[in-house]
Amino acid sequence: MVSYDRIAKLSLERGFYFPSSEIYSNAPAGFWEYGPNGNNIKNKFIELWRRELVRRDDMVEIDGAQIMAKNVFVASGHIDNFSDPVIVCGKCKSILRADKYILEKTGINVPERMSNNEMDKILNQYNLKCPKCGLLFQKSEQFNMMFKVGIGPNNDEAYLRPETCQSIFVDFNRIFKIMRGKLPFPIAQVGKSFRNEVAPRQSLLRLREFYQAEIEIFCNPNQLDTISKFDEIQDTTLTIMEGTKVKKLTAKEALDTKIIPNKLIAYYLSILNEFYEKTGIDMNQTRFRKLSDQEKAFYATIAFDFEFNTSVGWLELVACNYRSNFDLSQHSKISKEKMEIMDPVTNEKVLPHVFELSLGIDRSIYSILEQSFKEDYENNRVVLKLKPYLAPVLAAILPLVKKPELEEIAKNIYYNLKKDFDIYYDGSGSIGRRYRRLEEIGVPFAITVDYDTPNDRTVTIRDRDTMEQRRIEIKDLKSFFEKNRTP
RNA sequence: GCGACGAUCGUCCAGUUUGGUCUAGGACAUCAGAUUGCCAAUCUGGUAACCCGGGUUCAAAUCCCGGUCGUCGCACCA
Repeated sequence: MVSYDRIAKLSLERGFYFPSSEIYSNAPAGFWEYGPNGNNIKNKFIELWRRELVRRDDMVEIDGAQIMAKNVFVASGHIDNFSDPVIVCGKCKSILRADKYILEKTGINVPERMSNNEMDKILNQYNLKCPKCGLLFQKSEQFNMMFKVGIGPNNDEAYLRPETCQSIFVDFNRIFKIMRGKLPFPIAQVGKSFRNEVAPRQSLLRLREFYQAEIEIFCNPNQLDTISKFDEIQDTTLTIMEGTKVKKLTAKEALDTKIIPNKLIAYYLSILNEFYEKTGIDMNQTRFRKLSDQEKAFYATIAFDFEFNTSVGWLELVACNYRSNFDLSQHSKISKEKMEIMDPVTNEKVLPHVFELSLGIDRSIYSILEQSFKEDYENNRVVLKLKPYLAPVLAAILPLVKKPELEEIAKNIYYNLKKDFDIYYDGSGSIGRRYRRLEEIGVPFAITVDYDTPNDRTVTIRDRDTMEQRRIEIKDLKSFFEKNRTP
């Protein structure tokens, strides 16, 4: 049984993740901590992302503030569009979507920008009542999914960012200049975002505070088919879903059949695909789902969701949106800053368009855990088959039994290597028990010091997945670890 | 946010129906020691919990009220 519940339990027991503030009974839902093992996996996941996307594509990476000025979100549209008009019953506290309820009861189609005052007039005019307890509705309110924060003694209005990318858009001009940018120019960022979800659920899958790894590729809209890097990935196989049809095809075929509209998007979807392949998730259980016009965010002209088939259904891991020049033109308008740049390649002045890969780290971590989890009934064990470069611990150094002559050698090996690798020492319990413990958190290698070691300076290396052992000289351990932690 | 159901050591479970015998018991895990020449072995000892706040009562894990969280359904979901 590989299921959401099984992963949740393992995570609690082994410290991958657990509820935040859990010793207090009034802890709010939707906030989770990564424990020591989970944190290590997360860091290694991010490092793999850097390797396969940021460094591969010569991206630059920034780290922006989590609290941003109100006007950032006026420009981005979040103040207006990230909130819903609601009516709250004063008696039974029922919350209803104001616009939907008015439409249902009166047939009046409430436009998105209708003010609360106007909605209140309709409420009174038609004597709309709470469907549960019959109390008359008085006022509509806005429920905004952003967390508002008060800055300084005057409580000046600001917000926790609901997506990390806004800092990238706002900072674009300066970064492009100081990094002597050329289009296409990708800027990456890892960080936290905050959304005041109405009903957060399912631990890492729907959080109020969550990690994103976002990449915003600034590009010249007239040069979307001139990327030479496309050649690197033209044979990469992608699974693309359009409507209800699912097709497997190469990047080149996707481009030729116009499922993917241009080389730039094809290139970035492909390197994203290759990145996820390295995380170890089963690519046969993934797809790029092309969103219909109804499903797309208002700023997106083309959108693909990269999804993974988990035990709780298809899960969106990455939103890939072509945002046109929406963000830069909005920030330019509200801030009065000029955002056009000279494209040094074509020598034309452009307001860059943006294609983004907005990756959910927490959901990816969950997907990797679920994929890695294997119950080996034959050997009566639970194994997390994580790739060595994603494992929280690369190897454990173990004395076969608790004997000073073996312990001393094992501790020496440990002290000599612990600064270079995530390894740990464990001398308690029977050797079999220690192997089982290691398997459950995904440690790929166990190094055992046995009675041959004092004589020939060799140790055994046990492979987590096959349980097979071979001997290696102590002096070769360092290069063995180096080789095996590299993707 | 609504509705239903639930919450006891790290985990799983017993105890709640019918208040007292519960300074809360067991198993697994964990820690210390013994033992151990390679896959959750054995022995001894230890650590460790009644979700929170009120109430009823001589007495509350147990009954009542409120809250929080969790699961599921509805709604919501850039």
